[in-house]
Amino acid sequence: MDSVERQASTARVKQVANALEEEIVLGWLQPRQRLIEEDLSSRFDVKRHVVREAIAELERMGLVERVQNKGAAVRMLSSTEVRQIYSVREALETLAAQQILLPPRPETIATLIEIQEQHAAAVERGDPRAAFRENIAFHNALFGACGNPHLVEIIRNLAQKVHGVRSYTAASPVHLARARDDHWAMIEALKASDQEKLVQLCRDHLSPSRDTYIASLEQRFGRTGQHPSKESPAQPEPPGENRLERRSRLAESSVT
Amino acid sequence: MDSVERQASTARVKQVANALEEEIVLGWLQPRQRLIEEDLSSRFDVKRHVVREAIAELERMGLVERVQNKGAAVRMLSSTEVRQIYSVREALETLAAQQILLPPRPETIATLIEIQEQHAAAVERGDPRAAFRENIAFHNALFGACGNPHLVEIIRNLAQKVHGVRSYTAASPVHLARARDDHWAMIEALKASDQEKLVQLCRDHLSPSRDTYIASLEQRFGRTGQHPSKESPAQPEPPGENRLERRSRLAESSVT
DNA sequence: GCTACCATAATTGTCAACAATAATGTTGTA
DNA sequence: TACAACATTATTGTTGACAATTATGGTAGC
Repeated sequence: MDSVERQASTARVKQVANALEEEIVLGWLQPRQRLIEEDLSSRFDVKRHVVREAIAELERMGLVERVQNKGAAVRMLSSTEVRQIYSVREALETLAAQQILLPPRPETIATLIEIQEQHAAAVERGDPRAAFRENIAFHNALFGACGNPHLVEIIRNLAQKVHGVRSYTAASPVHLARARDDHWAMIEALKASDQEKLVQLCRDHLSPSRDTYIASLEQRFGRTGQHPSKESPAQPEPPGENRLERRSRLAESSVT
Repeated sequence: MDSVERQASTARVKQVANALEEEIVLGWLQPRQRLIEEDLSSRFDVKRHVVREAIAELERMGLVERVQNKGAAVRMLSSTEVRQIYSVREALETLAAQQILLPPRPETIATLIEIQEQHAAAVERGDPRAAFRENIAFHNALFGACGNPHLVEIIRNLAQKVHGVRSYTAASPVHLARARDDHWAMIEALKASDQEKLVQLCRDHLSPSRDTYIASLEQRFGRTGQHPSKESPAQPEPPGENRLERRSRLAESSVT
């Protein structure tokens, strides 16, 4: 594709950032996994400084953590952090839902239905990647109806922060189906101008992914509120498979 | 100062970003004014790529705008944008104030009083720079008492977005005095465990700077909701002094 | 066999020179 | 004088090489 090469670097930075975000959400990049600049730059066929910027972007979004001279790794959220973030999300999304003026403009409904058909199709054919994208589009369009783009932006940013969490639900057919049903129900509430119902739906829509993550987290590391990625002295290390491991470059290039 | 030179660049990036933020807030850098990388790198005595990162940071914070190959300029907010942002701020700060568990821990009060004494001193001696810093510290400490650091972070980010707006009030003795009084009143409300009063104070605390800015903006550009920096075809350009002007390097180096 | 130390490799951070782009000035022509 | 094409300059964007830092593996001394 020639079109990729002739793009402004700022666009390529976003592309790389989005690609990495997707990989994190889909669980291809596990929490604690390192992001090595050189590897990524060859994988995406961009210069290293583009990767650097993309990683900086992800850091700002709260998806990765970096330390001086040690590089970046997919961020691991403690269960308390997840709880805190979700509680703010609940407040903000509830707020936005309350501010949506009912009845909505017909175009709003039309757009939502269109997006949701894409989403449902993605769920149907088991395409979590597309489902993820359409899911974002749906929420943008839905909350966009509240009329305050800055509120929508904040909601989006907060959702991004817990994208790492989604890897536990983003690929699960059960959760995807539930999300799909929720979305249709929201559209119905909009059609019926039932604000109370809409607000309630938005609120309840959040819980499943939060609970699944917290449950799996506490099952693995105990009910501690401690951030498991911090090297707290008296804390036993989590199972080895998940540790921040130095990648072996030799292991890959053993063919040559 | 040798200590400045021996710092990690990530720290220097933050220093430069903070310095620029202050200059924007204090109105030394006016909206639409360009930020030229080379100039800044010599002014702050850092390499250009440090300045670049700092500008990128400011862009993420929403304080400057950049366009491909044309550089960055202090961002100009339209009155509708200001209104929207403040409406979200009001919702969030109200929310945080509601979530503060009363009575507060004694250390919280002590910290707030300590900060506020610094703030009052700064206001007294007419030091808007220090007042700005202490003001931020006060709000961090106050909302920090709500127990949800992520909510606090969002509130801080939103406040940063309208920092450019503050240049209209940050240097005004009247506004600074009012802010000081508000802060003391909030501390009193905390001491008295009067949540309702506290919430109300937080709500009312926001209006003055918003109203001042909107008033001055509408006086200059009319009551349009249009973003004045966008080159909308049928829109007359604002007064020349404020235009995005190419800086004349010769004008400065005429001595050599 | 274990620990402390050193040598080496892997990775990130820094830099200055160069390329690309957009704004400005200048000249030639009608 | 007005305008268009061109040349010049100011500014940002890109690159590859090098420096600094951290992790790893191995070796000697105990």
